[in-house]
Amino acid sequence: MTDVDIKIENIVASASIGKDIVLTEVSKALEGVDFNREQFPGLVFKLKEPKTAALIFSSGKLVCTGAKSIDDSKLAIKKTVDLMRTVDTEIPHEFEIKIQNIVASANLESTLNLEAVALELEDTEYEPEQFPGLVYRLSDPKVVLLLFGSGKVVCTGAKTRSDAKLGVERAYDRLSELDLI
Amino acid sequence: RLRKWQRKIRISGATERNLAFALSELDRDSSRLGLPRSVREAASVVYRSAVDNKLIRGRSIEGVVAASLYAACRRCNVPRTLDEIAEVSRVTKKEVGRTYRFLTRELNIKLPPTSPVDYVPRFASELGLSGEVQSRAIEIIEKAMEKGLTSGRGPTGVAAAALYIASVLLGERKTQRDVADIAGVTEVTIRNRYKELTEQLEMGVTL
DNA sequence: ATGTTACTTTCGAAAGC
DNA sequence: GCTTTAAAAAGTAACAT
Repeated sequence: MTDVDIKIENIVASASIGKDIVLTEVSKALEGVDFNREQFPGLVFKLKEPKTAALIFSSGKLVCTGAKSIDDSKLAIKKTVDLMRTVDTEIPHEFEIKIQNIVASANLESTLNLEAVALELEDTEYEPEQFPGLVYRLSDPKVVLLLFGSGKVVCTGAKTRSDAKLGVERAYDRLSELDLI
Repeated sequence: RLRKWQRKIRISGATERNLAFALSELDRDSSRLGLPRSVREAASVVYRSAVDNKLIRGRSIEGVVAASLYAACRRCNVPRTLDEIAEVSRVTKKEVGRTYRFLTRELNIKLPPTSPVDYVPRFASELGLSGEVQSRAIEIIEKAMEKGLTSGRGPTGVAAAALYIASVLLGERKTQRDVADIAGVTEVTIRNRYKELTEQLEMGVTL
C-alpha cells in the first residue's frame, strides 16, 4: 500500500458530563460566550489554547471543534469543563470523550484530470459548476474524499487518524489502478 | 369495498391534479428560459419517471420540476446553470442542485459534467458572434480539456474566456464586460481563464 | 486592476423546531 | 431539513483600494 502523509486539519469530538447544567450560570465562568436560545440551543464558547470552539448544552453534553490533534481536542474539552466546574462543583472530573470526525488534507503529488476520474472511478460526484472538487465516497474505511485537479485531497468522516490515512491511501491506489494518477 | 374505491378515485384525482400542476410549472419555467419543446418534453419524461418511482415524497413538485428541467437541459446539450434554473423557478439554487443529485442517483441517470462547449452556441448568438468565432472557441476549449485546464473550473467561465479570445483573434472583438454579462460570470473570471488559456496553450500575447 | 473577505462542498455531534 | 462550530481544498463572487 502506497504511503501518503496526511495532516489533520480539524477534529470534532463530543463529551457528556453526566449532569444537567444551567447555561446562564455556566456562562458566567466563561469569557466571550455566545448564546441565543432561539437561534441555537447550545452555548458557544471559544477557548484560546488549544484554539477551539465548544458548543455546550443544558443536558450536560458538549461538542468541541477546531482542534488539530486528538490530544488537543481532549485537552480543550477538559479545560472547558474545568472552567464550567468553577460555577458548578457537582460536575464530575471523569467523563467520556468521543472523537466524532477527523478532517485531514494530503497531497497526491500528481495532477488529476477530474473529468476522467469522474468517468472511471466509482461512487463519485463531480459538478465543477458548483464546486471545483470531485467527491469520492469510500465504504471501507467509510470516509468521503474531495479530490482536486492539483492533486490535493481532503478526507473527512474518519473517526481515527489511521482511517483518514487509509482512506487517502486507498484512493491513491485506486487512482493508480485505473491509470488516473 | 366502496370506500376503498372512492379513495382510489380521490387519490388518482390528486395525482392527476399534481401532474397537471407540474406540467404547467414546467411550461412556465421552460418558456422563461426560452427552451425548445423537445427539452421540455425530455424534462417531463424525467419528471414522470420520478413520480413513477415515488421520488416526490418529502419534496416539492416545483423542486422536482426544476431539477428535471436542469437534467433535461444538460442531457440535450443546451445547459442552463443552476442559477438560471433557480431564477425562473421558485426554488433555491441549493434545492435544485440537491434534488438533481437525488434524481440522477435514484433514476440511474448518469450525466457527465457540463462541457463548456455546450455553452458556446447560446453565448455566441447572444453576443452576435459568427460561426467562425464559435468554431475557434470550441477548438480552444478542446485543447484546454486535453491539457487538463478545465478540471475544477466553471464551464461557463471557460466558455466565456474561449469566446472572448476567439472574438479577438477573428476580429470580432467583444469587451470582457459584454461576454461576462452574457455568460453570467465576472470580468475577473474571464481574465483569469484567458490568462491561463493563452499561457498554457500556444497562443502568443495577442490580447 | 489587484487585494481582501466570503461563499460553494464534505463530515459529525449536540437539542429542538 | 434547519440552526451553530471548525477546517482544508480551488474557484468564483462581491466589494474595497
